[in-house]
Order: sequence, then structure tokens, then C-alpha cells
Amino acid sequence: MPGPVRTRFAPSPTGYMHIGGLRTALYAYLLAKQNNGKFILRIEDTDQERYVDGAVEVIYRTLKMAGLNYDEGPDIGGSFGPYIQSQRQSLYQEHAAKLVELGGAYYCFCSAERLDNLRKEAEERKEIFQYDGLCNKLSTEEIKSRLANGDPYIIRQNIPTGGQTSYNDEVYGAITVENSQLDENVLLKSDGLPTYNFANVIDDHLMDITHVIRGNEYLSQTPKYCLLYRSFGWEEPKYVHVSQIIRPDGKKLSKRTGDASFDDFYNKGFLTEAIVNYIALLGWNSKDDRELFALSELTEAFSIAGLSKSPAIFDPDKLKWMNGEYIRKLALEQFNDLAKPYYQKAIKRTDIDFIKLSKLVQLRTEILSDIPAIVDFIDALPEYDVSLYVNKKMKTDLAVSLESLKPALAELEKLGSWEHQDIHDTLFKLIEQKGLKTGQMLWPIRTALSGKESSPGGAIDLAEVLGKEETLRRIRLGVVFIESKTIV
RNA sequence: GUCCCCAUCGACUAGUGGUUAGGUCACCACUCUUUCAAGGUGGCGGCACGGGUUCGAAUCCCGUUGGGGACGCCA
Repeated sequence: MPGPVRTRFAPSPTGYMHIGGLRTALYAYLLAKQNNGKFILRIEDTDQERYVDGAVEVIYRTLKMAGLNYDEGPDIGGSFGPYIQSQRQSLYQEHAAKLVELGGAYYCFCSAERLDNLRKEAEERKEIFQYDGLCNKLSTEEIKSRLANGDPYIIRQNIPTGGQTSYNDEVYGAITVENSQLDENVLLKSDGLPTYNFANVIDDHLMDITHVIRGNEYLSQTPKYCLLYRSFGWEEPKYVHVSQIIRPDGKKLSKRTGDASFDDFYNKGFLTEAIVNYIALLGWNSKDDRELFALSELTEAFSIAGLSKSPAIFDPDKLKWMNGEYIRKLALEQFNDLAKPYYQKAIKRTDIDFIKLSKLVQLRTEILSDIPAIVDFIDALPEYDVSLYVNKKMKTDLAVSLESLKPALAELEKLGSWEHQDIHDTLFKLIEQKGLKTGQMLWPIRTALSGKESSPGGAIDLAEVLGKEETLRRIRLGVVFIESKTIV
């Protein structure tokens, strides 16, 4: 009878949340939650040279934002702690010593210089460096005396010389590697801290992790970890290796290109829910053509069987589309709150009703950062070419435009109420009186009000948002503008 | 270089021996319409290649090619 499902997300604190890492966390969370299991956060900070200030907080914050609430972790505790590897040093040391006893590892006193030389020689011979096993031949007495002497040492994994090692991956199936291909990696460093190669095994076992979910860059490393479990006589977890996410140019998503971290996307105006939904689909599908999933729906629908083996290219276009879907689903007030900071970047006027504006903008926004460009005409009428008034489809030319703008101006000036309905009725009455096509009246007005080829609403919408005074001013400007171009 | 893995429209993918190879994004057209969007309808577009196995292969096997990954006292 297997115990409850326990999965873990084990990032190293690098200072940002890689989008691929977030997806791994997502899958780990989903697998745990759909089985009523536990999702655990563990910080892998065994490389003290890589320490980055505040990096752990980025991890906490991002997981929180994404809704991937963990059941155990450094900041919330749990009965398998500590959850920060640098605080588990003694555990690794005990287990390393134990592993040496069991024959799965050995002390190594080789200097960094000797290793460097070996590496160089191998390079010259165009071979790949593998440790030559020198210290594995040391006698027990010599090891004892050098240890007693205080010689610096590391602990290396002892790999069987012949044979092969296999395991079964839940996604990729049987993986088999010749033991001769496996390097005898350092398990415990000279600073007393473990390498990933050791710590992941110890911690996953000690924390009762049932499913190891990680990127498939570990696929060919895992046999080494299996050997470790077997040396200890421990039961191995299930392995779920997930394909990588790569860039449109086929390269790895890099931290430096500014398109790899969660914050990069968040700051560009993508919604957290959309990001989570989108990355879930990179390498996983529900097999039923559904694509829009809230986190809770993902939890229900997720399955290891839906995971794909081949790498997935991150497609910003599809993320944009999906983000648009999420934006349109927002309640008006919600959208307005999110849009406000962006409005304020482009609009200095204080008499604009943002809610009215949001009604127009929400439908036309794919990512929040589009907003300033959509509303840029509100503060100041942009310069535009008079030819904008000539529109074949709207059946307008300069003369028609003038003949529409002038009476519209006169009627609108008389208008007491500036409600959408009243503006509409006034203009449509005029259209009827003059026997015009709707567009012949409305296109020139829209043009005069926005100065743009496209605007986040039609003539009446814009008039309403701009207010009576500004609307009349811009129409007058339009009239003068057209006249100046037509009068010879 | 050695080893591991992968291979369906431009992208994400469904497909597990018999399908007109399906869906989504993007793209194009049409439609709706006071612009643009959004919505609706339709279209373009794919099984990398070569051998097998089989009555029959996108599906199974082998090879080729292409791609990704691993080979640190990084994770």
C-alpha cells in the first residue's frame, strides 16, 4: 500500500523564477493535489558561491502569485525540515559516511590541480574527462591516516566498473545506461556541503518524496542516483522527467535574454492565470481539445499520460492570445484596476472616466502594456493626414466629411446631456435627416476625435469619453483642418 | 567525441495498425459592424527520409538525417 503522494519543487535560489522551473513546479503541484497529496518546497542552495540576496523571497512570492501553495517549506515549516539544504549539512555528512561504509562512495584526496591537469590532458587527447579512480585504490590504513592528518578530502560516488543501470521513467519509459559512461561524481564537496548529485537523493528519500518531477536534463544523470538509492537499500521514487521549453530560435530559454523569467512576463502585462495556463500546455495536454484551464481545473485534468516527450517551443503569440482571453473574462472593475497604472502613464488629464474608458479598452487589450498606445490620443490629438477622412468603405471624402462635421458640431453644441444615448440619438437623427450612410457621419467624427486610423471605440464612444468640451473642440479643429486643405 | 532522449501543419498538440490525419495559436478570406478589436464562417498548411513487418502503417522494427540533453567540488 503506497503512502500519500508527495512531490517537491526544489529550485536553487538564483534570483528569478525561470518559466521552465515554474512549469515543473506546476506539474509537481498538480500531481500532488489531484492525489490529495502534499506539495513541498525545498531550497537547493548548496552552492554558496551562487548565493543571491533576496532570491528565496522571489521563489516564495512567485509560487504564491501563481497559486501553487505548498504544504511544507522553509517559511511555513513541516515535519520533514529543515527545507533549506544548507541547513541540512550534518544529514549529508552522516549519509556520506554511511555510503562509504556501504561501498557506494569513497574518500578522494586529489587536489584541484591534479584534477585540472587530468582534465587538460583529456582535452588534448580530445577525450572527455572522467575521474581515473586513483583514490578508490587507496588502502584503508592510508585513508585513515590522511583523514587523521586533516588532509582535505571529498567524497566520490563509487560506480560499478561493468554492467549497466536502468530505471523506468513515467514519461520516457525504460532508460538504460552503461556504467562505464557514468562518471564518479563528487558527492560531498571539500566545504562539507553536498553536490546536487547527492543532496537530491538524500533529501528526496528523507522527505518521503514519491514522485520526482524535474527537467529531462536529468534523464541521463538519473542512473547515478538510482545507484545511490540501491547502495543505501532505499526504495526509489517514481521519476517523471518533463521535456524542456525552448525559444522560437531553438535555443534554451536563457535568463539573460529577458524572456525566461516569470517576472519578465508579468511586468509585460501578462496575467498570472494566463501564464500558468499557457505553460501548463507546453508539454502537456488534456487530450480533449480543451485549452483554457483555471488552476483548479488543471488539478482535475492533469495526468502524467498527457505529458509529451519532445521539447516545446515557447510561442509568445499564443500566450498573447490566451492572455487576451483572460483579460476579456475579467469583471469590468477588475480590469479597470489592472489598467489604471497603464492609463496613468498615457493620460495626464484628470477628467477622464476610467470605467467608461475600460469598457472600450478591455475588449481590445491583449496584454496590459498595450494600453498606453491604445489610449494615447486622449491627452493630445495626434497629428494626422487629412487623407484619413477619405475612406472608401465608409463612402467618405473631404467634402462629405465637412458636410457631416459641420451640422454635427451645431447639433452637439446644443445638446444638454452628454450621455451615450443622447449623443447617439442626436447623430442618428442627423443621419436620417441628411439621408447619409451611417459611416459617412460617424467616420469623420471618429477621425476628428482620435486622429488615428483605429481607435478603441466609435465616434459616439470617443465623444462620451472625451467629454463635450473636448469633443466640440476636436470637431472644430477637424473642420478647420479639412477646409484648409480644400480651399484653393 | 561518447552516451541518453526526441521527431505529425510555421508553433502547441490529438492520434497507440484500417481516420477525408482532428483541435488551438498565427496567417488569409468572408461575415457582423460607426474605425479597430472581439464574435461567426471558411481557407491555407503536416506524418523528416530510406528500408523492412503486415492484407493494410503517422502508428511496430532497423538505419539515415535533424534536434535537444548529459559528460563541474552548478543545479
